[in-house]
Amino acid sequence: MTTQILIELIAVLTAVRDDTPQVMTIDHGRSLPSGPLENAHRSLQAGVRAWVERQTGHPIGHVEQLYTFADHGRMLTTEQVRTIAISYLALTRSHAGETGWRDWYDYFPWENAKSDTGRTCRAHIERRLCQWVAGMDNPATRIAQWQRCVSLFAIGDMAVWDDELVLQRYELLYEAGLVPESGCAAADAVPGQPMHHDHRRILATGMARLRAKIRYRPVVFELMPEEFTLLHLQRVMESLSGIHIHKQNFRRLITQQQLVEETGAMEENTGGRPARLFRFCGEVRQARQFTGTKIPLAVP
Amino acid sequence: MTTQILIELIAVLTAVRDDTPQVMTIDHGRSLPSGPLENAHRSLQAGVRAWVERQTGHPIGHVEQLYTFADHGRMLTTEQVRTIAISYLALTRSHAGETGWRDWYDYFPWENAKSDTGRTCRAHIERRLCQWVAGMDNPATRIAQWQRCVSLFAIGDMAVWDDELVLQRYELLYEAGLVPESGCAAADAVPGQPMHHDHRRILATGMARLRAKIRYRPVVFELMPEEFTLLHLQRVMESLSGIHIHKQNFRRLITQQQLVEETGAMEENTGGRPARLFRFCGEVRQARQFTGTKIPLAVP
DNA sequence: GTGACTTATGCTCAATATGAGCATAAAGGG
DNA sequence: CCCTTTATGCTCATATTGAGCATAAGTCAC
Repeated sequence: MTTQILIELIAVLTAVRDDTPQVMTIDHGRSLPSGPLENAHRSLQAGVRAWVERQTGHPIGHVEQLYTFADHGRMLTTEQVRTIAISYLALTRSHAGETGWRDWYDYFPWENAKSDTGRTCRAHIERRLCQWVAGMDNPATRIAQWQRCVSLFAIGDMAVWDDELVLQRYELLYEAGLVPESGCAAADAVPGQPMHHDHRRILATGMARLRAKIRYRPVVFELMPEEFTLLHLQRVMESLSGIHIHKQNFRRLITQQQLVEETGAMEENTGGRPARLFRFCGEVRQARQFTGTKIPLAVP
Repeated sequence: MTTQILIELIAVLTAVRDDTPQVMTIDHGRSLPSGPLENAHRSLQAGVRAWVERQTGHPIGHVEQLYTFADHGRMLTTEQVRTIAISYLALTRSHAGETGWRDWYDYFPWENAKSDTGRTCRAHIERRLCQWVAGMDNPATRIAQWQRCVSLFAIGDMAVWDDELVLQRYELLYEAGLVPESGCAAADAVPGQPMHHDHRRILATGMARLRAKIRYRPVVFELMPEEFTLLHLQRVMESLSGIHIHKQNFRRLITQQQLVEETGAMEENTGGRPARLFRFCGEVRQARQFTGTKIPLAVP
């Protein structure tokens, strides 16, 4: 008798509200929205788009496949049923405050270097990882694992924080027993809300993908309103990447790449000098959608 | 009654032989190796690894998921059966000339700028695309599509060839009716061997992924022998990316990144001055496997 | 052996890109 | 009017990159 197979589509639906990246959840923030692949869906992408739009009522700008999971350990109801989960990253422009939206950094506080909680969380993790490697018997593995901690969490002066390694950091914390997953609560976990099954890991995958992608494809604009100031754009990129950006260099890069054009109007409520409003002008030369949107990094 | 679902694993298994990237095929070069997901496989990755290693007898160094397809148009036997194809990129060190290995560029001749056939093929494509857009009624779409041709195939002096856009170029050719797919033979197609189903598209996905990845992760070394000269490494990277690399700059970049170390031995059969042999020293500081392997581009 | 040819390897130089900061402009609020 | 805030233009040192020159050290033909 053959094993029955269930196909599950899981979405990391992301929007930015008040310069804070958010993710759509269900089940009181414990799960990502997911649904079975229906026979009517012509393609996987169409399936995700259909039920996400139905569920949230918002048009989705960008949909991209993340990863397909099928581990036997994962949601195995019985030996006769195997679940295959195909995860997607979806971006939507904004939302009017419906329920279900949660901050990215509720789940990954250490990924946000711009907040105080983020920094204290990192300091906390640093101490815990230090204890973790100290308890290892084999000196070789201890050194290797410590090296891994150092480069992933930028411990010490030399190392630089790589914002794209969200998943690798999460997996390190998981191995170190500092985050609970799939029900088995870690005795004394690091800050950050857990999720059911492997959904927190899938969220990490989506965050990493988006952080990587905004560097070389103009996808940020899928999350921006029609018109925006350069500071607004900068704040969104900072909140997504979790790092600080040098203001003048950011403007230089954005303007010289000719991805945006002035609308002519001004934003008056800046709290200081009024700012020019811009719009994404990618539609005009949509064909060159391959050119990048480089962002200048900087340590705070 | 529920639709039955079949899970198919498809591998883009790549090796480099005589400085030529090759892909493992079956069915006289018409298909990529594929197999059903078995119940015994603990995970998808393990499944791919298991049957690829069994099939080729070679250990696989690197396996990475590419994409999951489930279009209804795709291999739909009956309405009751839906096939989900999960594709993987797998790298292996070498092969002793077993059957089934084919050159990448048999399928994508235009992707190889280093050969004469590649250059003539590009010239041919350029003319055909020119005809294609000339036949369009709507001037707006004609301009937009021509712009797309220009940037994808680097037509004219301004544009630069982006080696990572393998899939986008293939899809453009497909839209233009210049490549046959899934049986329906294009009347007068561009050079390049077709494959069954969407396998050629999957190969394009794998090529694009590998070309992108060798730029920022040290995966080339999965395709290299234990010891190699810098020219050998350069030739492998050139053959994978299909572009020319400035020799001195390449050495500068590789050596200063400290990814390789001298073995002390020399390669004598260089045809010129003997060359130092190097080995990948990533294992020593495996933890920093995130640092990149930048390659210096250059137009020939 | 000599000269032509091949590949290896070290080094320079100009053009760009990047990181950091100074300075000024233009708004609001006491 | 002074202070704070944000916007915006500009400079400067440094790092990275693209391109090429020059020399070293082999092979091969004669």
